[in-house]
Amino acid sequence: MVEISSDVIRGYNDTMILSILLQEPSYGYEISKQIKTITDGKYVIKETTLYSAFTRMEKNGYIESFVASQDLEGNGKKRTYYRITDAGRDFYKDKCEEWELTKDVVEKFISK
Amino acid sequence: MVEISSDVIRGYNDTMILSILLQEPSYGYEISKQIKTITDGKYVIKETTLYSAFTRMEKNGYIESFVASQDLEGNGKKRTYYRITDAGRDFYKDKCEEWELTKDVVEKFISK
DNA sequence: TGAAATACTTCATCTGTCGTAGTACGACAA
DNA sequence: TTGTCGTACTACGACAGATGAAGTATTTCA
Repeated sequence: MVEISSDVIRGYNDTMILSILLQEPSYGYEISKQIKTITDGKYVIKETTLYSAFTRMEKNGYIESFVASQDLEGNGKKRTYYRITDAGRDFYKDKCEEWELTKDVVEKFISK
Repeated sequence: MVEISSDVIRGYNDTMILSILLQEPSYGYEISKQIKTITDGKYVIKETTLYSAFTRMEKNGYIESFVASQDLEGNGKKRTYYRITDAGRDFYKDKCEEWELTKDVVEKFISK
């Protein structure tokens, strides 16, 4: 059963990040650029929001981190990459369902 | 220019309440019942959330309160009614615009 | 050589929401 | 008349996600 949590967008940052990690593992800076691109610059996630989301989601078991260099030879900066877990995939699916419900609810109070 | 606030639903309780007050002045218990009815029971606002929203919105100048009895003769329980202000109407309109934008943004990350 | 971009971390603060609890009145039934 | 249910709140403390400010360090490129 999908339940509406009262902190929705507040919690949808996690969903956005996970949706990007569904494609392939990625890291902070790259994810933040992708969110900006995908939304045509309409939404820019704050750095602190992003990195605290990583911490939270890793603690919750939704993502796993590993450190890797820019290229295979180990050159370039080291970055912390994140990979989505099965639990993360489940959480993402739940959030998508929750979103549909939330949208219906909120729209009953919105005038266009 | 509409900007996405990062606390969306978190802030959309206010919008729901205001949308009800657009019709006519009302009070806590009645508004909470209306929200439940309008959403077919899908969303039930918590009492504490509701009453703290009143306090906040009155402070912000979006609503005004007045005490009135159940009937015109002054019989029955006294209730605190709230009336939406012009500032409240503006705020509501802004929130509606914000919602459209937010919806577009979030949906780019949602799979159905 | 130095600015800009990359890639973070730390820390303190804010604020809407929520849980728990309590108050008080009226209506209505047993 | 006693008790329960519905109505109509208020008070208080706590939580958690988001944020602002600031700092660090490396790499890239003009």
